[in-house]
Amino acid sequence: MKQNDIEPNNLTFPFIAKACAKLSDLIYSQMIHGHVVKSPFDVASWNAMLVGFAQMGFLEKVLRLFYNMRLVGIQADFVTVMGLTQAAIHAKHLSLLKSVHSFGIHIGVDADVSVCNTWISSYAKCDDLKMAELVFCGIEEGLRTVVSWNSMVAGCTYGDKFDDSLNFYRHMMYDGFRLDVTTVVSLLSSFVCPEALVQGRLVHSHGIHYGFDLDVSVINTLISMYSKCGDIDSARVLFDGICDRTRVSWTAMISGYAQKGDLDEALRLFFAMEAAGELPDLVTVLSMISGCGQSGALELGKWFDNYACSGGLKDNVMVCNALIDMYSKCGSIGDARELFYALPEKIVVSWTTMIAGCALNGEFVEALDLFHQLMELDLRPNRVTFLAVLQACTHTGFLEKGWAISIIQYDDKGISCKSGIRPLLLHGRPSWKKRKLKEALDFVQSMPIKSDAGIWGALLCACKIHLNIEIAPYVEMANKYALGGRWDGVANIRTMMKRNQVKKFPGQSLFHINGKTCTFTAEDRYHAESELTYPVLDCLALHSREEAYSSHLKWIPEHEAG
DNA sequence: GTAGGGTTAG
Repeated sequence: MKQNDIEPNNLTFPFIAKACAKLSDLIYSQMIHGHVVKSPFDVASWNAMLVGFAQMGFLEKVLRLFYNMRLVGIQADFVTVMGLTQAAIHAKHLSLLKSVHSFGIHIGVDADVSVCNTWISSYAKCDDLKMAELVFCGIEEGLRTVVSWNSMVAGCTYGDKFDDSLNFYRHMMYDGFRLDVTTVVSLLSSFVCPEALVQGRLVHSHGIHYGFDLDVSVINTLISMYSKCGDIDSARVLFDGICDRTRVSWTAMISGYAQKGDLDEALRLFFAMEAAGELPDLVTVLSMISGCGQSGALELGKWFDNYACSGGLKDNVMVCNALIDMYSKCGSIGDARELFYALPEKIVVSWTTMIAGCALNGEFVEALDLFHQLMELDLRPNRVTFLAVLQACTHTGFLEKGWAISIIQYDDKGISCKSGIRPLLLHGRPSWKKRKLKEALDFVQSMPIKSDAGIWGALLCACKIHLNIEIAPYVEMANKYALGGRWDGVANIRTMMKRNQVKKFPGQSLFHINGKTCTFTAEDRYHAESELTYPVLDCLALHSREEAYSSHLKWIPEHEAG
């Protein structure tokens, strides 16, 4: 059973869970009090309880149960190992996974190829592709199944390594394995940007060749792939062609329109879905909320807030995260804040969303404060978190206020990290600028996550503003440092940008009037009345430029000015 | 035993 299938507000499962854990503890306590205890359960019953908890993500209960089961002398088997593995994935707990892996080897279940397959996908889900590949290579060639290959292909997809997933796919064909529905679905879901459309079409045609294009899972994935790659029309053609649309088909299409900014069509399909007798679920609602944020549609967003509430979906942390994001993107930071603080279980995404929301709404000090609070917790910030913080820093003038980014510490297992932004006294020495830049650079380079073009961009932007470094395009900057032979991380920007195919899309602004969404870009001359609008805008721009200039001067410390 | 629609940035 997937967790999504559990009915909201259902108290049955926690209740049973509690009872099982109690029972297991009872047996254990009888034993330590000197009773000779024979477990009333066989290994299958213990496994059933353990797997049940694992699927629900009750890590502590799983471990306690496992501990007690071993104490009363029940021999763990491969089902136990699968359950433990599942618990580790649920918590994304890499070191636990490694322990389970070695335990599995210890009791000999690694001879079973299906256990190895599970480990492959588990390591990939815990972001350790190297270990995944190690397990894959450890399987004797004759024993590898199509599932082994699929797990590896899917693993590369999680890790955003879509070149690698294509390579594994090629290898797999070369080794005489035929792709199946899962291979196609895994591959397709890695194509998420316009640049991947060509490969997406190619895999689509392979799918047709092997006759998988009639499978509704494949079609659903295709709909999602085409919309993410910017070809929403192809997605729609596929969608219209499905005879028996599932919830997933509807949601894929709705999400496509919502992300594209066509909220009207998304909403139309949302109601059409209900009319067709297919009930929107958690993911459908998430897509709509996210779409409202993208389009800045506050009123509709509120409507979906109520909708989620009445459907009992607001117990879900992802729905709350999406709502926080929506409210902050719509400028309603108060609503976002209220939701955030009321959230009982805040995950990293919740914190990141709130930090980014604060940065977006000009609450920079609060953003930094939240980051500090996050560091005190046992949660691990990711690249998006750091990006949000850096963006807040870009605006705060934190250097002038005596703030400096500092220090990341890992523990020896690399599980958690602590970092902070601590106050630092300013010195008026000429080397000041360089030192601060170096510090910021060290910060980015020592981040426990992979820095990408976005993070480097944010850093350079911060440098530009706060260190008053000459405005230079990223590439020129990178060249300068490359010439100096220093900080090769920065010198890599160009390659990184190339590899990531970073492109700059023009920013769009939009607003809602009379239930319609209007969008425009900078220097947009398409509107019929633009001839009238621009003189007014020019006038406003002149005023604001004067304002900005005088406020910008205030940002430069006295000893640096002039 | 693998996979499909979804939340955080730009």
